[in-house]
Amino acid sequence: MTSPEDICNEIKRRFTPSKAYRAQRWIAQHAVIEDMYEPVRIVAGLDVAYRRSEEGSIGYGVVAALSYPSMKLVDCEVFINKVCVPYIPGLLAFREMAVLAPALTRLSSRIKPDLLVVDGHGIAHPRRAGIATHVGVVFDIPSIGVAKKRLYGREVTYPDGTYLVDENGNKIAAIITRSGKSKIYVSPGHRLSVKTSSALIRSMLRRGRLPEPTRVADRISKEIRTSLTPRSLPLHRRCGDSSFYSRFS
DNA sequence: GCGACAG
DNA sequence: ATCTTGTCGC
Repeated sequence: MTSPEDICNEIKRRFTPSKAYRAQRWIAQHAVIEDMYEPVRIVAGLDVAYRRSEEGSIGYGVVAALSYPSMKLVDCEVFINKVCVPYIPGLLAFREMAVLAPALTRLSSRIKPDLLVVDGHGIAHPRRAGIATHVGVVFDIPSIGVAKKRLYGREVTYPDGTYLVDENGNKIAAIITRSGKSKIYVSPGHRLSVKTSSALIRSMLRRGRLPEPTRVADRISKEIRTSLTPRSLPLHRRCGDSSFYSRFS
């Protein structure tokens, strides 16, 4: 009898940073950092909220599909499960993919996103394999990472703006600052350039500090967390009905 | 050894 | 990221 507890312990036993680094090198090798994407009609925002419980952390992975460029919520999927992998800087993807991948897979059976906007970095990462790159390559969907804090790279200002640059002087992220708001770091994940990633994210900025897909996914994940406490895990569900969607538009 | 360190 | 009361300011 393999209890959820046994499964989690087995995951912990198998997860080692050294193996994760190897996987990230593979991810980075398969990432395409040039513009190779179709016209964007549907953009998905990905985010994870957590909740403490007796047995550990519960992760609420949310994938919210928005129309582009109108930014209306059209579909949404949530996957809830116990999170067994710890947060280690540089290895965020291995913690969050466990709940994001099942949610994205199920949402994709209903609607195909043309672009993914992920909370965290893309290639602005020590091994060029941040969570946005990770998700983008695994699903082979164009992706962009939007982070609130720097992880890797030097901040340099050029005539056309401020960027994060790597040890070779290559731009790996655009830094966007808006009056009254703290800056955000925009880096390509997969099938996009720094330039285009920045332009796309700028076109999705509305009310808050973050682009709409990320902001909506964040709000939904936190609302689901307080309104839904499953008695058995894992659980995945479509987020809500038409009235639920209209509340986020 | 020391500092840095997405969510 | 989460936990968590009151408090400062528009």
